[in-house]
Amino acid sequence: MVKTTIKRKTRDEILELSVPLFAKDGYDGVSMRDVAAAIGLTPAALYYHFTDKEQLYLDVMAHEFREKPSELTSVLKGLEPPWVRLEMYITKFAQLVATDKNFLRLIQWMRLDSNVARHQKLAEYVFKDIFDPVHELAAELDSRYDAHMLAMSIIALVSFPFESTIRQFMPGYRPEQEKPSVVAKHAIDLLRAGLSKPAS
Amino acid sequence: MVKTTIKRKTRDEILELSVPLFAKDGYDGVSMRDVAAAIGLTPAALYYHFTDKEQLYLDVMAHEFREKPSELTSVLKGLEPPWVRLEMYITKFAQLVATDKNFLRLIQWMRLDSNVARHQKLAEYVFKDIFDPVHELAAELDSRYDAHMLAMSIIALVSFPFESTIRQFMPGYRPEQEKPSVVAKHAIDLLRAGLSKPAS
DNA sequence: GTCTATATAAGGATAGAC
DNA sequence: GTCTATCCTTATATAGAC
Repeated sequence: MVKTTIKRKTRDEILELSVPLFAKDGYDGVSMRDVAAAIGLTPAALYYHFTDKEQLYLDVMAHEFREKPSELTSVLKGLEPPWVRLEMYITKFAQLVATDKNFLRLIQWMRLDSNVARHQKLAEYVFKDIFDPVHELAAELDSRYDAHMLAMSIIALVSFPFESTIRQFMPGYRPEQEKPSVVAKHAIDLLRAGLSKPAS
Repeated sequence: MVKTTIKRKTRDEILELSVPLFAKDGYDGVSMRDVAAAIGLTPAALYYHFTDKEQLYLDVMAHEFREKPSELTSVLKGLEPPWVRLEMYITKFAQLVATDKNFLRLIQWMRLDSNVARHQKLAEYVFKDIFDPVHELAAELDSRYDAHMLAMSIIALVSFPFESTIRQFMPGYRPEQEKPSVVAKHAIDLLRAGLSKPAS
């Protein structure tokens, strides 16, 4: 019982410390030597815990994405009206993405993965819990829109400002725009009201 | 005169054929051997044309992003009212992104580049021409919104559906949603009208 | 301009001692 | 469980012939 916990200690530590490495440099950009050095082990030791590099990466992803999305989802199980739930979800999502930089970068790397099987497996594992509830909500919100596209748009409005680090170099940039509250408010306002109508 | 053209032939061919390689697998995922094989040369020959791999990559990016954004921008120079220009821009942008898969993937890879100097250089080189005109337009469209955030949102609504290949595995997905016309229309509708108001 | 050959390093992975 | 030592492959890059 205790033994299992002890046994897993190193393994969990490896996973935990690997997250920022893979988030920063991606699968190809991280070597087993890099990981080993970060933990304070030799590369050989890693192969006691993981069969190969791919398995380590997969386990790192599972470790990172096990709980986070379900925390998000919990907000949507409530009985509040759709708009209230939307605002809560957007607020929480913005907070998550702003707080945990690794989370979003791992997803960005994942999206570029050319390995179709691995890509799909991760997509379903990670993104299903993020997207599905938004999709359901989108269907409730406004039947004029394609729920899939609307869900996509909601996620895009929140996550894109954090993905696009290059906007730092673009006109009108201010550091406050990185605050989750600012991003969330902008997304909510835009979704709520749209733009002022053309003077047609 | 003619000589210059002939001289540049191989070089341009290398750049042209490298684009899809770097778009698919990113900087670390492409070896000089890969590039050489794609052209039908030996790796050594590449070093006659480019000092090193980084220079090749930089030149590939410059090659890919030299003209595309300025085609987009041309739409925005017109004297039409802001809304007309917005619709034209969104339509064209969606078309570009849908047609040229390499374009977007190269940007996605760029965003994950941890090399700050290279990242910034590319960002300014590539994205300035895409973002600046949208930012100007955003300022004209609706003064209630932060122009920077609004410009970001416009780009997000159009590009995100194409970046997020994982949406293929999400509920409500239909192949038509990959058509630029569908994405553009959705973005325009959403921006124009927003969602139906909450029954508050 | 492109080749062959090769230097040099980095990376994944394993064997066997402790 | 973790180490040392090492194998094998792949990668960037260069030297010098053609």
